[in-house]
Amino acid sequence: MTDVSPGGASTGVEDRVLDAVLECSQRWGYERMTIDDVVERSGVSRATIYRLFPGGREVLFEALRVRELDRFFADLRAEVETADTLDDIVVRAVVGATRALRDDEHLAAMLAAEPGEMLSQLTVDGVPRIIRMATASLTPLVASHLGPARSRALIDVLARLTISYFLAPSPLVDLGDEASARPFLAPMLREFSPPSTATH
Amino acid sequence: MTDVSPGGASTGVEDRVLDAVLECSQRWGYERMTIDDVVERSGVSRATIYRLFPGGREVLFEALRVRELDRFFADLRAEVETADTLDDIVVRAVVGATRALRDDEHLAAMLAAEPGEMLSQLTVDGVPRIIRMATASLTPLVASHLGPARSRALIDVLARLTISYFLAPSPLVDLGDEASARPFLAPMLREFSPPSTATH
DNA sequence: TGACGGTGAGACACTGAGCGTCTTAGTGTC
DNA sequence: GACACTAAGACGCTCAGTGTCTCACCGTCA
Repeated sequence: MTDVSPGGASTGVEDRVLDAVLECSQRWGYERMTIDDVVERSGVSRATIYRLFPGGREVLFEALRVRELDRFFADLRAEVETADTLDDIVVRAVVGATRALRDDEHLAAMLAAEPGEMLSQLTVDGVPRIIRMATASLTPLVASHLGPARSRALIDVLARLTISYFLAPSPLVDLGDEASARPFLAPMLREFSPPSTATH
Repeated sequence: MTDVSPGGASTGVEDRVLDAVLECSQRWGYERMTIDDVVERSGVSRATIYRLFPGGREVLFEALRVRELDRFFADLRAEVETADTLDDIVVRAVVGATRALRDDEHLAAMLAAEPGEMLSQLTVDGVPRIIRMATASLTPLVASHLGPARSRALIDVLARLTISYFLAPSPLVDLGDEASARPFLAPMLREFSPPSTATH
């Protein structure tokens, strides 16, 4: 019927399908969502869906995760890119990621509907991928200050902390608030900085 | 495990089951809700559920509808009971019902999730029952003013109008607002009043 | 003590919804 | 006309969910 998907921004068929998966899984939950729901919502036929995403259901979800993670880190990187000091880069990355997680309606809905699946994606199965993405996305910005090895180590830790504090907020620090996050992150940053050029 | 259901107010096993049906159907929708969901949520075993509600699924939903409708009109009647003039009775009934409908989270969730099923309950299948309940609940209050026959006719019309204006609000009148509803209902009331004793 | 009603746990066969594959026909493009 | 792409939907298969059943357990009462 419509060429332009009402809620989304994409025109390609793949994206229309993934948009539908996003909406359906949000509404019905991971397990209760049906391929036929996606067919109906996307307006893309069953056959086409299986041709675009061979392997079905699981491949569909996987593709959605990849796309959403891509978008997440693209947004985050755009937000961080203009920072120049290492301090600012790290603070803005952590605060930005935390806020983005909190504002993510789909994530919230899925956490409520299917906590098991979603938590596994945020704490076990998905973490290597998340860290890989975070590393790929943010290392270029950090490496000039710390070098590649230290950058990777720092980003690994920050990603884990961001996730942990998102899932289980602490009364001691709010990583979604810059004023609270900065003094929390500063000593950690010092820990990761090369001992030679530190303490300017 | 627990004898007292966390969100509800009931202690009986039947009510615990129906509470679970309410919550599950609200969360996952009418069709996607599973008996096993109800088992898990209510803490009542499968066998007991089928013994209490022989006929299964459909009987369960039916029992829930009956209970919710009972409660709805019990609340409404309590709210209207203290009014004494016919005018006040009618206005408070319509305004109260409209507001109750608007505040009903379960109804809203079901309308969003399963519009077909829910609309049918509000416009086709369920209307006779609703009108029967409305008549039984409100006729005693109205009959002393209009007599039984006119009361039934009035309540029938008011129930239909309330539902219609709830489902499709009009810019011309807001039945949830007393100041707007009263002048809208007044001429209608006059229409139903016996010609002899009217215009005091 | 034993009888008894109410319940949880779970086995059982059956049904149907949903899955993944496939074919066919329609449409637009070169 | 050849081609790529798609919608529509038929097909068989699988398995989750259904409704029924049995059994064990528990508290109550005589």
